[in-house]
Amino acid sequence: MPKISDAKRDERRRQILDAALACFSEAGFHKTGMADIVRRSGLSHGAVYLYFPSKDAIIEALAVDRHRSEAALNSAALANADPLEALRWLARSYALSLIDPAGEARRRVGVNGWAEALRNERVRATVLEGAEAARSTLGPLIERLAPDIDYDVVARLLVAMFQGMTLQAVWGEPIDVEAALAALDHMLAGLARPKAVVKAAAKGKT
Amino acid sequence: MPKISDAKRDERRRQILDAALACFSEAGFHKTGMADIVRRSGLSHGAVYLYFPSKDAIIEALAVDRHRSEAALNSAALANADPLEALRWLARSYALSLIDPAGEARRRVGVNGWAEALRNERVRATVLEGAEAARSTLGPLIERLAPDIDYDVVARLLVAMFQGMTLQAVWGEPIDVEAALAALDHMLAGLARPKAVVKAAAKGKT
Amino acid sequence: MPKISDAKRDERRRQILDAALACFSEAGFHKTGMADIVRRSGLSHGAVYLYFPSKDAIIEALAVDRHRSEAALNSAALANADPLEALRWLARSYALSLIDPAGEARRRVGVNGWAEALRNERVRATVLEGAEAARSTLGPLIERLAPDIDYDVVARLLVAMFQGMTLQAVWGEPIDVEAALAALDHMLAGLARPKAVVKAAAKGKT
Amino acid sequence: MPKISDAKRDERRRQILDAALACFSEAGFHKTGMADIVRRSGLSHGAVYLYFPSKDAIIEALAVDRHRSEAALNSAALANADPLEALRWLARSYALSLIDPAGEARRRVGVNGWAEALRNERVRATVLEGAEAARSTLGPLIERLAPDIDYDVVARLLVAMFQGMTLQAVWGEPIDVEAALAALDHMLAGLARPKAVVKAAAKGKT
DNA sequence: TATGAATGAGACTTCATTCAT
DNA sequence: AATGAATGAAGTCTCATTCAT
Repeated sequence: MPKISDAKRDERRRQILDAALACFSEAGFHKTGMADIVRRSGLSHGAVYLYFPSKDAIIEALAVDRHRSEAALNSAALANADPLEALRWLARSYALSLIDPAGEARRRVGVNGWAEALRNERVRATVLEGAEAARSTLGPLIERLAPDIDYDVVARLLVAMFQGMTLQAVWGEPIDVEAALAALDHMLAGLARPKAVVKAAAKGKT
Repeated sequence: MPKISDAKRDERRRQILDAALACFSEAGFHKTGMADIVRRSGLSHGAVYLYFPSKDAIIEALAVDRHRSEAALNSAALANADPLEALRWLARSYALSLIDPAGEARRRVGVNGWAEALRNERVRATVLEGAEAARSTLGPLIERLAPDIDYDVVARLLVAMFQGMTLQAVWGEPIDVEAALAALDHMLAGLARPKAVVKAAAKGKT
Repeated sequence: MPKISDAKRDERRRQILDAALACFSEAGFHKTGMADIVRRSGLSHGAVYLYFPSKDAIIEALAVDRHRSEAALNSAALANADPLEALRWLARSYALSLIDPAGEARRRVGVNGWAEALRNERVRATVLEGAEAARSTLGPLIERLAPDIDYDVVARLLVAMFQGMTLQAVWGEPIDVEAALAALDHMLAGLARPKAVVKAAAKGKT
Repeated sequence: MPKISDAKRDERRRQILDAALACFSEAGFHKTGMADIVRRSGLSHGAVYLYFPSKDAIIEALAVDRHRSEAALNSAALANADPLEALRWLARSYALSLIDPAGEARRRVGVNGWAEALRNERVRATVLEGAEAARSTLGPLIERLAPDIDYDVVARLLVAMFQGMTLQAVWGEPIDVEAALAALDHMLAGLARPKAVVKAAAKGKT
């Protein structure tokens, strides 16, 4: 029975996705040709199309991949009982992932995906799911840390912060992880004891 | 030869950039053809190439445009003597710009530019200049607000936050400006009085 | 090696030809892929190539099939002693076959074959054989009906007529079999008593 | 003003259609590549697409072309006051067109179009229009020639006859125009005086 | 016998840019 | 200054056929 085994099939898929990731990281989705992916994957043109029906499908599969690995991070954070510690652990994990050289291509392709989300509904859905997953991890932690605060908004801000840091990372800006985590810690402290400076802000309403 | 006046010339440039902005906003840089821009601008192919030497040049000009208008915002913030108030004003200005319907296309194209910065050196330089400008506005304000803190890192975090919010805005996520500003205010408060909760963070080193 | 029985072999061939007929009828020879035939036949790629060496071979086999069934019709006509009746029987049989819903796919594929005959020598040979067979059935009948007439030319005209009607049928034009047969009968009557109106025509020579 | 003149434009279109006709005649629609047409037309790839949006559009334009020239034939026939003479003139014109060497490519492509009509709605519409036009020319002539006859059915039969003759012509069967016209004349005579032999046919009903 | 994954040439079409007018 | 027809390399994807299993 020449029907390929599931393992082999997955290996082929990975081969293609790896090649695509490398190409997309270097040249972006649109300046990468299928021929580039084919060449890099070591497969043939036809073989690639046996595993993915189109170039867009490859892009989408990479988006799914990425947000799958983020989901793993999120759920790992919940292991910690102390909300502040959990947040710190999560922040550190994310921050470290920003400077992991092995993840460079992933980050770059991720940023390309953020732009792609503007015109590819499927990519957009995946990206939004990823953000939503992060929020629903952060939200309860924040709520426990600072019950008086609109935790969802804070979660959005924290997610935004890491998205922005990702941008800066891929652009080659220097990332000082420890300093950034320390500063973030100060900010979280501000949330935990919001009584003082904050009052003024409460007046402005939209 | 009826040499064109500077005013006329600028008007033509604007015509082209406006058309390009609209096209790029809808379809991205790479799915927009010069023909689309030509059509929308009401000019001819030849005319467009008279004002911009290439499609990339248009993309780059839009990047410059964008970061020129941000610069204006930044310098306006310095008018306020109180650093906290200046930060608040700046934050509010940025935040409001996120939900201004008239700026939708600009934001979308901006995000495309962030991806483009990964492979177009000129776009990258412009984007980084913009971020640097924002940091050099925020930095001194933060320093005055919280002298003990690494103001540059905080500035990076704040810039990242607004970059991330921009992403969320263009993806259609709901932005609650007032709530976000309030939460941000809490965080800034944490920076201003960093003594307490924060100590723990100092221990983790990478 | 469990050599397959002839019956099994024929069944497989039929399976493939039936699938091909259905596909070709819907999409034509060139827009039908081997994959379509394979899927519809329920066999595998390899299996199909075990029975037919190429797609063209399938097309050719269908052409042969078609003209084999026409041959049966022709020989049946000779059973009738009266030439006019034999012609009428033949005409009716052909005409009825034009509107038989079960033969729709066959007719459509047949028309595709007529175009294919222009570039596939084997298909052309089969098609021409079919026409020749029809002529050699009609010829003697016409000769007996109208000895003064160039029976071969008339046979060609009659064959042409049914070919044209086949075209009209596959295009979905309405076919009124009885009215057509009646009109044809009038025309045959003209052949049987050619003395009168016709003389003028005899003058033009090529 | 580099806007091309209408004459130039038409000449280019013709250039392309001529090239396409030659290619399609030799290899059929599907075995002819755009590259073949491009090469033969002497234009560039892009230029061809400036005049026709797709290969199908070229096929459709050729179909329209064909049935435009047939329409001219039809209307010319009406110049003759005598219906029998008009029919004869028309028949002769059609018949001669079958053996005109200059029209070989047109005929071959026409036959390809008949098959194409099975799956291309636009081609089908054009082909049916052509047939309808022929019928509406023949119909009134037949009616005047033989008022008792269902002229539309006869028109369909005559059209079918010429369609079939076209097939035979492109397949390389010998066409004896004069003999065919003479035989046709006999048949028309049968229509004009349908009293005698015909009665039997009236009995069969569907 | 039978399977179906793999091949790779070739299909149609697009598009940034140029240049004769 | 301005036009828009023209270029042709490059893009994505298909498909008849083969062959290791």
